[in-house]
Parts: sequence; C-alpha cells; structure tokens
Amino acid sequence: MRQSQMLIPTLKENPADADVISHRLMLRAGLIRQVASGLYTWLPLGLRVLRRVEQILREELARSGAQEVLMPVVQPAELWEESGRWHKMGPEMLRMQDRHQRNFCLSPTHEEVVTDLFRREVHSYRQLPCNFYQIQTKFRDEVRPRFGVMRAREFTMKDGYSFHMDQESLDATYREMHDCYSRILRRMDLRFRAVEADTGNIGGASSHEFHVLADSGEDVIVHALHSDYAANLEKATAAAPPTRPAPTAALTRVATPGQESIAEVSAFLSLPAARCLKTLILDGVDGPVAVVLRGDHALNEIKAQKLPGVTVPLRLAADTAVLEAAGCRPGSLGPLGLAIPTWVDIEAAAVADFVCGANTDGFHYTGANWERDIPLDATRVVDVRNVLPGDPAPDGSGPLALQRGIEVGHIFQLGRVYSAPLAAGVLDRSGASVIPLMGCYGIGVTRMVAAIIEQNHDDAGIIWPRPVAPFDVHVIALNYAKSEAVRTATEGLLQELEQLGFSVLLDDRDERAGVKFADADLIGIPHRVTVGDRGLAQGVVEYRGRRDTENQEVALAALAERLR
RNA sequence: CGGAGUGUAGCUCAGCUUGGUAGAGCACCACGUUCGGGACGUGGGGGCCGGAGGUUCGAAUCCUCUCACUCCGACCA
Repeated sequence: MRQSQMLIPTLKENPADADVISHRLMLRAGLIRQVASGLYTWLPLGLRVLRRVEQILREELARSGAQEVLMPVVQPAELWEESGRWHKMGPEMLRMQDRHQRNFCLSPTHEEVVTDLFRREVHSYRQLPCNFYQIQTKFRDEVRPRFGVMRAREFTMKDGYSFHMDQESLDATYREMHDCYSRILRRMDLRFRAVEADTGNIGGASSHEFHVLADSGEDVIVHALHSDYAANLEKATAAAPPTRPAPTAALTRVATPGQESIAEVSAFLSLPAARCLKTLILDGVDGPVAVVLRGDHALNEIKAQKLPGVTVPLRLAADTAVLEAAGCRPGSLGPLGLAIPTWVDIEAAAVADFVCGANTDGFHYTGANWERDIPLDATRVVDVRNVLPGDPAPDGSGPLALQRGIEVGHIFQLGRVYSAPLAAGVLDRSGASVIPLMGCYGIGVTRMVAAIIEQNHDDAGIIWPRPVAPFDVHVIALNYAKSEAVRTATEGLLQELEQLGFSVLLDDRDERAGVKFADADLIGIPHRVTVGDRGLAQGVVEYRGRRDTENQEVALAALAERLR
C-alpha cells in the first residue's frame, strides 16, 4: 500500500479535546475522527487494526468451538417486552419508531435476539451445548462518553452466548471461554488480569472480567501478591480481622467543636483514623439506614447496595434527613443511641476503645466499645468497605495490591434469566421440555484497540504489537520522487516483502525525511526500513524496530531474512 | 442529571476586560531555493467569530436565550 494513496491525516499538535494517551494518539496518528460525542469514524489505518483484532478473535473463538452469526442492530420492542427489559432499561437504550409507529431500539446487547433465534431453531438436547457469537455494533447512550473509543456510545463488541442442558455443561463452556479470552489477550501481547467480578443485577453463579493493566483504566482491580486471588474492587474482600480486644477505656463524652470529618476529629483527639468510627446515613426503602465503617476505610457502594433496605442506586441521606434521624449534622454521627437500622462493617466491629460521634453537634465519645456501650447484632456485621493495598488476602496468602485496569472482556453465567421468560425450551432425552442455562461472553473490540495503545506507546507515538499492527513493515523511501535508484530498489523490495507475506506500507510521499520519520514513529508500525541514495550506494538499507533507538544497516538482499 | 469550562481558518490558539475594516503559527495551493529526524523565501486561497434575539450609529467583543463539545461528579454488561 502506498502512503500517497492512503488517507492518514496525522496531526502535529495535540487535539484540545483528547485527554488520555490512547485517544490523543488515535487522533494524531489518523486512526479515528470524532463525528459527534461518543461517535467515531474509523479511518483506513485504524480500520486495519480493528480488522486484525477481529481476525484474532475469530481464530481463537473458532478454536473454542463458537459459531459466528450476525444479528441486527435495530431490534423490535416485542422481544424486549418479553424479557421485561423494555421497561427496565433506562435511557441508555436508544428507542425509536419506524414509519408504522412500531417501537424499536438500537441494540445495547443481544440476549433477546439470540434467545429468540435459539427458541425458533433449536429444539433438542442433542443440539446442545451450542455457542454463538458475533462481532457487531452496539449502541449505549452513555451519560458521559469519554476517553475516545474507550467509552463511546457506538462501539464494536464481540458478544457470545451459549446454551446448556445443565450446570456442568455451562461450567465447561465458561472455562473454555475463560481460556479463549486469555489466549486472545496473550496473542496481542497485552499485560492483563482476569478477576472475579460482581455479577450485577443479573445474578448468576460466576463472573470474570478481563482487564488490561493501565494507569488510565477506569476500574480498580485487586490481586494477592502471593496467590491467584484477583477481583475487582467492587467485589474484593480481605481476610476477617482478628477478634476484638477487650475494652480498657471508659466511655467519655468530649466536646469537639467544629471537628466534623474523620481527619479533623482524629487530629483533634490525637488518635489514628483507624480508631475513629464513621457513621454514614443512607436513604433506605423504609426510611434511612446507617452504615458504620472504620475511619480510614471507604464505603463500597456495590456491597452497600446489596444490604436489605438500602435504595438502589445508593444515595447518601440529605442533611435534613440526617438531622431528623439522629438529631445532629453528619459530622457528629455515631452508632450509640442511633434508633435506625444500623449495619456495621466487619472491620469497624473489631475495634475497641473507639471514637464516634455523639449524635449531638460538637460532641464525640471516646473509649466507646461494642457490646458494653453499644449493642452489636452479629447479623448486622457485614463487609461493606473497599479493600486497601496491604490488606490481608481472603485466602490467607499475604497482602493484597491494587492496580488500575481497562475492562476489555467480561464473561458470566446468565442461568435462565432470558431463556425462561422467552420460553426457549428444548426437549430432553425423556421428551420433557427443559429451559436451558445460558452463558454470555463479551469483548469490547474497539475499546481493545485503545487499551493496546495505552499499554504500547512512547513519547513519539504508538508502538503496535506485531499481531495487531496495521502493517508489518513501513518502508520509508527518501527522495522517492527524484531518485531513480530509490524507486527501483523500493519497488523491488515491496514486491519481495509482499510475496513473503508481509503487509507493507510504502511512504512514497514527496516529503522531507524528517516528516516521514516523525509520521512513522507516530503511526508505530513495528518494522521500519529506510531506503535512501546514501545507503543504496553501499548496497544497504536501514532497519529500525519501532522500539529500537539505533538504525542497523542491512544489505538489501538480506533484509527479508532480517525481518523474519 | 448536578457542577465547571470552551466554542474565532482544516489543527493549536490570540483578539473580548475598554465595541470601530477578523489575526498568528502549523496545514493547504503556486513558484523558487533546499533535501537523511517535523526546511526557508515570495505570493495566494480559506471565516455567517456555534446559532437566534437584543442593546448600539456600529457587536467576535456587551446582554438574554439556545445548541454543541470537553472536564469533574453521579451513572454504567
């Protein structure tokens, strides 16, 4: 491919709207252009990368026995009404009407359609298990699209759905997909981690997320330093704390004028934050609910939302509601004498001689103790905090560490959440109708391209891993327009390399050397070969890997071998 | 949806406070010089200053409304 014939609009300056590195580089290297918020056009170079990623997915999925299909982006409301999601889904689902005023949506996902396909066409246990996937456009009207294609509204996703007679079969396919995803990410040379994930409102037995490790990632993942334990922050737990020491201090009410935050109270009383308990009041279904945490711990909202009586989504109670429930402002709350349902984090329940608010503005207690001063109902002791780096892993293997990641894949077991309401039964050996179990497996394809760049770049530009690079070799022909020798050598080289199966981008533009080199670094093709009169006089060209800092002279005839 | 910010040439931005003929750099076109890490000179093309209304003799500039985009938060299989 000749660069003069290809639209690769590189930018010297950083676009004002791009903050994260991948977004910036994708714009600067001419991979994508924004059309509207969260909507992008993929330009020729970017599309080639996307296609290579897709190709790897197809190869690995085929190896795992999945069959490719293609389902529509526009879907009828009827199917979503059957599953109950037409009304459950919020405004992130874009709805529309056709000319007959029939309702449709732009598909955010395809469970309904694939289940409909299944129930129409598959009727016997002998056809199970089966596993369908597609690589298709999704649309989710995100409240806040950001980070370029990382969180776009329209994006490409590989989504797969499997159907099973029993849990054992579902487990087997689930494991196969877990392996498949790991192979895919390894093939792309990505550093990643598969972590246990919260199953969300769908429920189901297992769920794993695949995260590409990157500091710019939106998610926090937790892993044990000395074992395989890994989970996302929403789900991660620490080992239970040691049993609570016996009380030694007397309960004392102290004036703490103007000291409201844990930091202030802890400094004022010269006690570590871990000895101060913080009490949060949340909106509840039947009135406010309190949660008590250690002062140095943060509330885990996902865990808190699962507590009975807490509203979903979780909301902190307004100051007026706090005053009504406890008789004070939020800065002086404490569990002692609090007359609303109170959940206590397991770590908070393990502290003795602690500080807490006195439910009177400007006063706290010191030397407070559970049981002696405040009743503690064991069924109200729960895990509702975010783990911290250094916390002990739940498997007892040692400390936990935290890292940021980009969620590029998610697999989970759906059970019968869709197959049951859509009545997708098949007959078993005895002729009885059985509702199959389903699994669901997603990879964000466009997001994956951004994640690859987050992990593979330097100050000059992108550094594509070979398996996904838009081209294998970038031939920089210097003075191509004027030098007959360069043209002849380049054409020969191009033919030879392409015959050997390399895809080659030839920079035949009438540009100065500096411009070509800078663009080459920005675009990030793994192998760069410079052909110029200077080298040709000695019968050599120059080779430079994208990560190299020096050129190597290579005899023209030996280049193909060098690239192997 | 709450908070903040930005809209001026293809890109990055100045001009706005204090109203008076719309600018710079890069990019683009032509010619010349140059030619191995983002060249230089000369000339040129390109703008409904996001949109609408208002104030004014006169609005990119002041006022009101509106739209778009970005950031922070909330939300998110």
